[in-house]
Amino acid sequence: MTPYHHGDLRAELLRHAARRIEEAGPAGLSLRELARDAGVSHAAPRQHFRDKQALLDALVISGLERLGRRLDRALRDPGEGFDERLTRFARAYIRFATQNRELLALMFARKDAPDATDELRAANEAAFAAPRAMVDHAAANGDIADTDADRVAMAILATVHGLAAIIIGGMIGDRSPDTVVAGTVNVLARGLSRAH
Amino acid sequence: MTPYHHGDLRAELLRHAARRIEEAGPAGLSLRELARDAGVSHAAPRQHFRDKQALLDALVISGLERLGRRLDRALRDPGEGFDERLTRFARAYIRFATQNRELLALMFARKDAPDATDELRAANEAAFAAPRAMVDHAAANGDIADTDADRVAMAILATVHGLAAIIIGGMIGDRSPDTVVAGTVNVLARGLSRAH
DNA sequence: ACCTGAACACCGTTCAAGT
DNA sequence: ACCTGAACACCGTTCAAGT
Repeated sequence: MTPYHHGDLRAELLRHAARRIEEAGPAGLSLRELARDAGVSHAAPRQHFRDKQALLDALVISGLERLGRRLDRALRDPGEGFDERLTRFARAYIRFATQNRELLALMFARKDAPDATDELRAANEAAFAAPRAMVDHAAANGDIADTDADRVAMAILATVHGLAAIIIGGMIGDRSPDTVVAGTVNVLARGLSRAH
Repeated sequence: MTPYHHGDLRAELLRHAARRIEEAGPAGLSLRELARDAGVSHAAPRQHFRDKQALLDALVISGLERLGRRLDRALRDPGEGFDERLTRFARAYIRFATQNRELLALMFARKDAPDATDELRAANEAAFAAPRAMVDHAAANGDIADTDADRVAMAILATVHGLAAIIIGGMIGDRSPDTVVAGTVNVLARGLSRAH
């Protein structure tokens, strides 16, 4: 074989993996295939990833970092009202979900797995820092009826993640994702609002 | 080998599959393993299932039937108020989800897949007949502000399915599932309610 | 330090052959 | 009609050996 030194095999394997995972999910992703993509022997990836799970976890971590950057950008203006920020969060999350459906499913499944790495847990914490700050601020500000920020955060994440699942599943028929998001976020915002 | 005629190999394979799928998910389920469980050769399942996907789809269909029966029972009393019926639906769905997490994930993923069978789609329709009737009744009755039953159903399913995902993911810490369900369903019911 | 090549124990799927 | 056994093309993982 020719290419002894490769530059950065680790990064190249992750690049191929990020593309391949959307084709057939984590189960359909093959280490041997990635090695072929990179032009190295099937045993070469072992040098950089202990096993397939380690490679998938690296993929999850970079996914959480990308998602985190998007959420930070979506919630960068703290002057906006709670409803608008809620909508921005939902849209950003769901956009990421539709563009990276297999990766997001893996991220969601792995981030709290029993055998999750500390690094992985930390990446998850970091990714959701902006929405957590949003909820804390709204609770302190009296924008929402419930003062238990954790409970509110749970209701929000459940709704937004569920919405993503439904949109990805093709269960919204002809409607545009943004319309569906707006409709459900309105229900959520009404439910959370102080006045009733 | 000994056991030529087996009784009902198809049913026995499905029984073993239903147990095995919760151990390691659909990807970790092996046809050869199921054949060993049943004491037949590795090629025998081929007689009853065209391929692995066909076996998984049969599993999904029986899962939808079981879920449908539970939802029917939970919503059997049409005299209850909308909020209470919503809570019953959520609890029943989430109970099924926590008891059959791998199966539910597969059900959710397969029911609207591009290559889904007509039989599979029909099973999905049938399983959710009771909650659909609940929403139609509430919309006609003026229990909810929104008269677009589809939009309401989408908000409900998104919230309840998202809640199931969060509970399964172990993201509720020390709280009891029923407490979390009650909290989020209250938010949802407030959001959907007519008065504001 | 980084990679190769052979080996091992698994898969799903196919197909001639057996009863 | 229902099942077996061998075969094929794949896997992930391990490990001695090469540079």
